[in-house]
Amino acid sequence: MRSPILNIQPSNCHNCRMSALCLPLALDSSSLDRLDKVIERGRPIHKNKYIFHGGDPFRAVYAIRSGAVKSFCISDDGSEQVTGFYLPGEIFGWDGIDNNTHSNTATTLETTALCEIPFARFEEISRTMPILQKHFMRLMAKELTSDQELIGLLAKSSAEERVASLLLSLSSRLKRQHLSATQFRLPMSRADIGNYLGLTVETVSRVFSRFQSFDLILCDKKEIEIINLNGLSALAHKPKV
Amino acid sequence: MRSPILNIQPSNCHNCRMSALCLPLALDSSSLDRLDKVIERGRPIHKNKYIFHGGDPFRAVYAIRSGAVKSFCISDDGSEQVTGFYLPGEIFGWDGIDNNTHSNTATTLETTALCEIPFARFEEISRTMPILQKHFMRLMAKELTSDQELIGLLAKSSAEERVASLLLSLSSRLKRQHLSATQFRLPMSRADIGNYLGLTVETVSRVFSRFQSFDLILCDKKEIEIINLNGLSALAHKPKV
DNA sequence: GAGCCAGCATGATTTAGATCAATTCTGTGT
DNA sequence: ACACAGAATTGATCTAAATCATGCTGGCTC
Repeated sequence: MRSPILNIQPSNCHNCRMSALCLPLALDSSSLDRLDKVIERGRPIHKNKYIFHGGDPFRAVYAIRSGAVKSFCISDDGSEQVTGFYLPGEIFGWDGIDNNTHSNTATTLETTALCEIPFARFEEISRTMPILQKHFMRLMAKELTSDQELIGLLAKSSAEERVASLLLSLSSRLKRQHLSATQFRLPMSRADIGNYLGLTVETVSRVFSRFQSFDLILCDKKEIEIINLNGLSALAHKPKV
Repeated sequence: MRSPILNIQPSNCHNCRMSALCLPLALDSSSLDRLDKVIERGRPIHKNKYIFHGGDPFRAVYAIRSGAVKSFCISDDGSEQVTGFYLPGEIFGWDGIDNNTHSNTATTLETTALCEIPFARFEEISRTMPILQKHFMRLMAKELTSDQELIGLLAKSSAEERVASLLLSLSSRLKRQHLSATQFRLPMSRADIGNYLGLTVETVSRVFSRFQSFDLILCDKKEIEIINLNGLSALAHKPKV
């Protein structure tokens, strides 16, 4: 019995569906080749495995080919704070550039295939490919922007707005990879959502129920269908004040 | 009458007290010279002036020589969300790298002198000075880390913990520039603090009062003296759970 | 100096979400 | 196929912070 996973694994960046997201568009074929040689394509990793731990030396950043990842940091008191969820085509691991040490821990939320981009090699080849360096700074800046959106969400919004925003964020990110924007499976638990959004599990669960009773979504455990996307947006961008 | 401000203005990066913070240490003298030529040193800007607006084209990042800056973004509903406070020696404006457009607005909180680092020129010279590029990625990663700290704060902490954390953050950043870590003047209003920490003005005010009654700080309007730094730390890193 | 406004403090009341508690569901491993 | 620990839902109560309200202060203009 052959593994079905092998079929979806690209052998290189040229034929990877995700390359539009993780690589600069203007990269010519020979540059792509050089880059291709640097990137290490790992075999799929099981659910709930560690990719790196907080405190680990920074070696690489990672692009997701399939699956999903959460990153979190441990605060002084030992409690977790989820800092991000990452979907296919997205890159994570930047937190290690400062100090050459990861401040976050990253784990798989489901079976996940990664491309590893070793940072030492990356620096060396980006010297001859300035566009790549700029692209990576862009990606870091994107991460900054998304963190700031989360800050805005946490600082000001109600539980309903937070959950609605998360659903919409997932939806638009899935759409970008040409997957359904209205029907998907949440890769993370309610507890992870709550932690990420600064809410308790109970509150998250109640909000999901309320959204269902308002006919905004259908949800069966982790399967989500967005029925009224406009209604959800209206809720996310509070008409308040 | 000569302006006293002129005295503290460095004419170049060599004699700037801040350079240890905003430039890589390993930069040799000739590299520093080249960089020096690119940087534009502005004259002091008054309080409550805009440095850039959200939506402005991205031209430069800025290092603070003296004064203080806040950055904030405007959400869909028109409300402000303060995303950061910046003190001397710190660099802000990264948010523009993505899309070549600033997502934040930056304003001065008091009279402020800036060094402007035009990004186009920066890219050109960093090609011959790889260490500089790495340093700037480091700085961005630092910003990412500090955003994530704020996220942790907003997601989980009580009003007292949030305010204590902000005071400690300001304290340690002032210390880094060899200023007093225990006596300083808050450059921002209670409203800004509240907005930044996701609290109302009233709550911020009450927490300040409570901290005074606990003999953790002395405070008269914006003048702060930290009396019991350990106590404040204990409060910031909640012993909870 | 009178009057005005913004910033800050403080008291009374309300409320959203946390906490506590109990039950059902489900996926996972033997 | 079974058993069991963790995940999710739902309900009852409690609480921290928001909201509403009022007064104080200090800087500003006229």
